[in-house]
Amino acid sequence: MQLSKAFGYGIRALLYIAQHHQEGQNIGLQDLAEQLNAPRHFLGKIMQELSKRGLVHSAKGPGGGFTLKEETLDLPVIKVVEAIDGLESFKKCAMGFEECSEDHPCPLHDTIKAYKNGLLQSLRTHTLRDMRHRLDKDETFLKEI
Amino acid sequence: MQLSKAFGYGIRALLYIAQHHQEGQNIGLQDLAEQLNAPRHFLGKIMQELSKRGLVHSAKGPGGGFTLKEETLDLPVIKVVEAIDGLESFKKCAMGFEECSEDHPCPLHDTIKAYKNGLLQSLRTHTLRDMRHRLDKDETFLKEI
DNA sequence: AAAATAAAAGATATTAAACTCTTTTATTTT
DNA sequence: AAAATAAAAGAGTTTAATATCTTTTATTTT
Repeated sequence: MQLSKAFGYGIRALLYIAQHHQEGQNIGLQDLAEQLNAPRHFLGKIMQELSKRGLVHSAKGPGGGFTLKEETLDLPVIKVVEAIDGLESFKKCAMGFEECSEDHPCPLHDTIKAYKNGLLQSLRTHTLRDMRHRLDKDETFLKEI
Repeated sequence: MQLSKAFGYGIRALLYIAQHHQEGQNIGLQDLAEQLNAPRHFLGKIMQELSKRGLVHSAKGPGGGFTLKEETLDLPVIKVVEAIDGLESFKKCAMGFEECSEDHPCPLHDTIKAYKNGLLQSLRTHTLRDMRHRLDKDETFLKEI
């Protein structure tokens, strides 16, 4: 019933970059990890994956680090879930029935489906920009964890 | 985004017992595990926990096995979740913020909360009896996995 | 009482997620 | 070109969930 910790680190990292990026500057992994209170190398893998998938740009060497790709702020949050956790867990039957489906639903199917669909819908419609906007109203997040 | 496998085995076991119990007879672990296609010893631990918590009665020796306690059929499903998985995961922030709360919600808080509460509500109101009733309409479940 | 049965209990193995450490590679600065 | 910086990459550790195997204990049947 839980998105992974990796997802939490990843989305917080994206939002941190969105908030703190200055023209021509990269946000270093070290900096990111400290600010988010996330394990540096674990976060490194997550950022690597986000880089492979084109959500961020990464630069090596001095002054290196991460910046958001242009289009990333307008991606729906579900794309971040997909990149980090995948969408498998949205498909599995909560009771463990292999044959559970729309046509042949388990006793919890509709209940769980309502939850999952609602959540999915919300993750599909909210963009990172929306989320940054909410955070901008509350500076205490992403800073003093 | 997922209840554990253990929960799946546990609730299916309870429902199997509810459906197949004959007066004065126990359902053996061996039988249960085969019918549910669940790993025997793993299921054993789960049944042990359900026994400790008073949801089932267990008997050792020849003819031993499990039966439902009287009141179990009228328990809400959430009690099974609680017994097997605990309720911790319902409380954690999806974004990993430690300080996320009603007063200080993360950007996903309200979204997630709405659907979580819906799910909880449903798990609180549906009893095992309800679920057995649904299964009774569809004999293909709990049998030919 | 002895043998058989079946769950309880305990120890161990496997897998995946979460996390750490070290080495390599690319880049920049001197 | 050499030194310094910082991410990429790879290997290893830890923890929790899942799964298996073995031994013990309680009960029943003979």
